[in-house]
This record gives sequence, C-alpha cells and structure tokens, in this order.
Amino acid sequence: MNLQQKKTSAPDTTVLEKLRASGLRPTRQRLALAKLLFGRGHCHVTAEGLFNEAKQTHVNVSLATVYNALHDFTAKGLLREISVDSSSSYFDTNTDDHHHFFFEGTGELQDIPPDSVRIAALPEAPGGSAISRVDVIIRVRD
Amino acid sequence: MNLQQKKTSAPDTTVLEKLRASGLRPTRQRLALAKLLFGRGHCHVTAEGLFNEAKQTHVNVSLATVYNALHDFTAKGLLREISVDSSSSYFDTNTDDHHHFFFEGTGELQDIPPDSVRIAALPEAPGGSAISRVDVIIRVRD
DNA sequence: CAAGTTGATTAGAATTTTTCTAAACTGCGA
DNA sequence: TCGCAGTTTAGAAAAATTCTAATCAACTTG
Ligand SMILES: [Mn+2]
Ligand SMILES: [Mn+2]
Ligand SMILES: [Zn+2]
Ligand SMILES: [Zn+2]
Repeated sequence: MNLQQKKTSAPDTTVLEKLRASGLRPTRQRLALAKLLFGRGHCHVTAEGLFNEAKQTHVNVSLATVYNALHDFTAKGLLREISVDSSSSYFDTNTDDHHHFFFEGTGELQDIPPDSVRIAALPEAPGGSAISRVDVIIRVRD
Repeated sequence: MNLQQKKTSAPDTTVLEKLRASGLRPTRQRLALAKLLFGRGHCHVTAEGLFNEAKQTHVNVSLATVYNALHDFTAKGLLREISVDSSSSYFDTNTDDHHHFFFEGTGELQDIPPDSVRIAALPEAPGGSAISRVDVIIRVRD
C-alpha cells in the first residue's frame, strides 16, 4: 500500500514540470493530486473535498497526505490558502491577487473579477510590520 | 457541579441588562462569561482563550459552554465571529462595522480605524443573492 | 551497478477544535 | 408547591488538522 512513484507512461508534462519548477519532488501522490488541482480551470477546494475526488479517481492517498500536499503547494506559491469559515480552510488554485464572494448557505467560494473591487485608502501597517496580503471577502446570503 | 444561577448579591447590572435585552437567560455561566467579555474595552477572543480566562477567574464552565455562549451571543448580535486563520475562530466584542489587521506571527487581531480603509467599488452580489457583510483583513508580518 | 547514507515523504496515530445530545435546570401555569 | 415544557449545560462524540515514526528514493561511494 506504500508503493512510490513509477515512471508513468504518459506523464502530464505540464503538471510534472510545475512540481519540478517549484522544487517539490514529483511523487506519485503529489502528481495525482496536482493533476486533480491544476488539470482544469481554477477552483477552490477543501482538504476533505480533494480527498473525496481522489477516492473517486482511484487515487489512493491518505487524508494526511492531502493536507501535506496542500500545505507544501501553498508554501511554494502554487496554491493560496483562504479562511472564510471556521468549518475548514479552502485552497485556491488561482494565486493571482483577487478577492472572493462567500455563499453562506452552500459554503462555496467564487472569484470576484479583479477590477470590480477597488480599495481607495489603506492604513499604514502598524509599528515596523509589513503588509503581506489584503483579503476582501464579500459574504452573501443565497 | 451543575448548580445553576443563584441571585448574585451585587450583580453587574450593565451586563445583566445586556443579556436580558437580547432575550438570553442571564444564567450564572453566561453572566460570568459576559462579564469577562464586556466588562472592559473591546477585545478579540478565541473560545480557548476565554476558557482559560474563566479558569483563572475561578469561573467553572466547560469549554462546550464557552462555545455555546459565544455562539448564542453572536446570534443575538452581541458578538461578531471572524475567520482569519484555520487554527480557530475569533469573536469580536466590537460589533460596529470595521476591519482588521491580522498579525501572522502572533495570531493577534487589531481593529483598523473605520475611516482608514475605503472601498471605492463593490461588485453586484451575484444572481439574486444579497451582500450580508464585507470583511477586509490586512495580514501583516511582525 | 550494488550498497550505504541521508534527507524527504507518507500515512496511522494523536491532538485540537468544534458540535451533538442526554441530563439537568428553570420559569410558568395549575 | 408541583409538574410540565422549553432552555441550558457539559460530557461524549465527531470533525479537522497536525505529529511523528516508518518508509522511500535520490545521491554518494566503491
Ligand atoms: Mn481547525
Ligand atoms: Mn471542526
Ligand atoms: Zn479564488
Ligand atoms: Zn474588531
């Protein structure tokens, strides 16, 4: 149950290179998860959600490995983590600077077109600290 | 260990009335927690943090009761819940419309003076949904 | 190219955070 | 005062996340 990668006959070159470029070993588990994450358009996933997708695709990884991969990808800038809700955190395959709608009923996230939010004034970062990110979350009731 | 309220000889009238006005029974446990929360200036607490304060003040409540009280207070508009961090959610005694600095190192929250953030443009709420709140969180590295 | 070394990775186990639900309590009407 | 009904509490359970020991694989050496 702990087989590691074997040379895939038709590797998804794009995803493979994405991992290599970031300095993460393209293991069988990471490749499979990266394919699920980056193989189609941008999406917002939870650990549990990605884990379930993996199961459906017969990709055998533990939930802990899903967390590890999500955190590793985030640390390398391939994903962005978003906290909107105490229930669980979301990971966003869109790492461009952008903001979100959060649908309180369904728990879903949706990107907001970058230009439709404009912040006119921002305060100074307090005492010797530096701004690392500004998150705008528009909560909507559906 | 399950004694309920008994008439306190010198009740904190302000806190007592705050609970009565919101329609929550002013039980011994809620009064004690409300006193910790509202008895001083505005603050941002986690369930665990408030639970520890309670222990230090020899207020005997279970952690589950702290969660119940925080959620009840939030439902009645006495508190506001904030998600910034997957580790745990925060509850804010300041229910006015305002935004936050989040110190990534220490995990602390700090209010931003209301006028120093101005949002110039906001998008329409998508398809038949209505905006319930806009949260701006400025993450800073300390 | 085999074996040994070392650092990276995986995933079961443990921990932390939050919620559920049965029991305890309280307010009210008889 | 007593019993009933809705409310509240908190131990137990569940859900979310992290820890760590075992495993794996890249690299070095012979
Ligand atoms: Mn959590
Ligand atoms: Mn949880
Ligand atoms: Zn997004
Ligand atoms: Zn605040």
